[in-house]
Amino acid sequence: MSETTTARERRPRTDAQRNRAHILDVAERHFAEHGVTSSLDAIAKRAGVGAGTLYRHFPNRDALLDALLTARAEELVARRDAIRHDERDATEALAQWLDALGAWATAFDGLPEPLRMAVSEETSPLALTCQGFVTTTDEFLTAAQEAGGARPGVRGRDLFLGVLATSWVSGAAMADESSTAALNALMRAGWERPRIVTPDH
Amino acid sequence: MSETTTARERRPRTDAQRNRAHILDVAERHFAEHGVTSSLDAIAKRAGVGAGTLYRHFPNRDALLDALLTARAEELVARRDAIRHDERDATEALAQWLDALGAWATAFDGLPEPLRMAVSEETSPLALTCQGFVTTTDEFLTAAQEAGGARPGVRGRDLFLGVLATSWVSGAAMADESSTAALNALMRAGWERPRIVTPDH
DNA sequence: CGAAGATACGGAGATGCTCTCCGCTTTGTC
DNA sequence: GACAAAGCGGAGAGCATCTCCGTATCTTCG
Repeated sequence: MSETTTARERRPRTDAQRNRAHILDVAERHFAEHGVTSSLDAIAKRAGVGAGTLYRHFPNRDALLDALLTARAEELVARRDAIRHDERDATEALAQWLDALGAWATAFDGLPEPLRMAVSEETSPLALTCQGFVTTTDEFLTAAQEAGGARPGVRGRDLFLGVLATSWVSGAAMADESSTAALNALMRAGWERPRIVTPDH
Repeated sequence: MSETTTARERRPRTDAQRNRAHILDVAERHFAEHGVTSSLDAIAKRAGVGAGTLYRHFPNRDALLDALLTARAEELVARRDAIRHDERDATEALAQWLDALGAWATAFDGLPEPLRMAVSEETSPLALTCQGFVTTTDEFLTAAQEAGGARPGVRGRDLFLGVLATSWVSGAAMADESSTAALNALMRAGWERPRIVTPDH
């Protein structure tokens, strides 16, 4: 009883901790440079560890990605709180949140793909993170709808997928920023309620 | 001069023609069943030909995909003409065209990905096909805009990418049809002009 | 028809990626 | 300092793409 209360799980060895952190560090740079589909063995090599070490810490690409995104997810949560605190206009708040989400989903090239898989898979390590953001989106959306700034009938899940979809388009290796802007505008026009309300039918 | 005018290129050998057609046939079924990322070697095996034969006819996945889609593209062109002929309302015509495009882009699982690449790559065999459909989209869109049924400022290219994006979401192996419908509705709300026009600012 | 030449075929194998397995090394503990 | 336990490395199995070239098959022409 001298170590931990129930001795459930011992703290990992220091070299293991160091390796894990280092791999994460290298992976972040590698994904940023070569996209999320780049070779994991290459990352191990670049980190100076054996492939086995990498795969022991992160059994597959999604697990590695999840560890990487979890750090960024904290920033996103902070951003959420900032928007909640600063932005009085519910519609604008939703718009800003969707922007932040979009930025998060384009952190690495090709990221939207595994994220979309995660939304529907629930077994993926990324699934939980995504689920949380869907909920947050729903909160912002509901507030905007109650304030009359967003169309009724739209769901948070749909907006989340919409953001993923536009990020997916932007994420191509193409240098076409106007399309990104256009699609974002298109989507906003899609969820925002027109200024002068039209009769329901 | 008995065969062709300039005898530039001889007609391929009959076995080659037969193989090509057979591979195409098998590939279509295989892609439909297992998605566009399924193994090409598996297709060769299923077609009863060597890998070399497949790769000689279609140097890479995109080439094979292109040959497959070209056939379907003809149907799409026919659909375009049918819409032009039958539908008097320009807005409805655009909506129908986008629907048809969406159906074409979901012919196989995972198809939107290579299509998106093609839109921006121009060297891809698929690029030409896509380019034509962007142009067609632009025509329908312009007509709808002139008829006051679509917002100004939207471009055909953006709508095409939008269709690809929603197809991409739908194409996940998930059984979530409501999201597909929701995203389509979202996009339509994005390009369609509200019934009662709001002042420009 | 039959031979010569062009064309196409098959599949072994080079290369690259993911992921596993297990003998050896390092670390923490007494 | 010694002894588990935990962790490490990298060879290699399995699977995919794509190439290369000896061999088989078509086409043509005398």
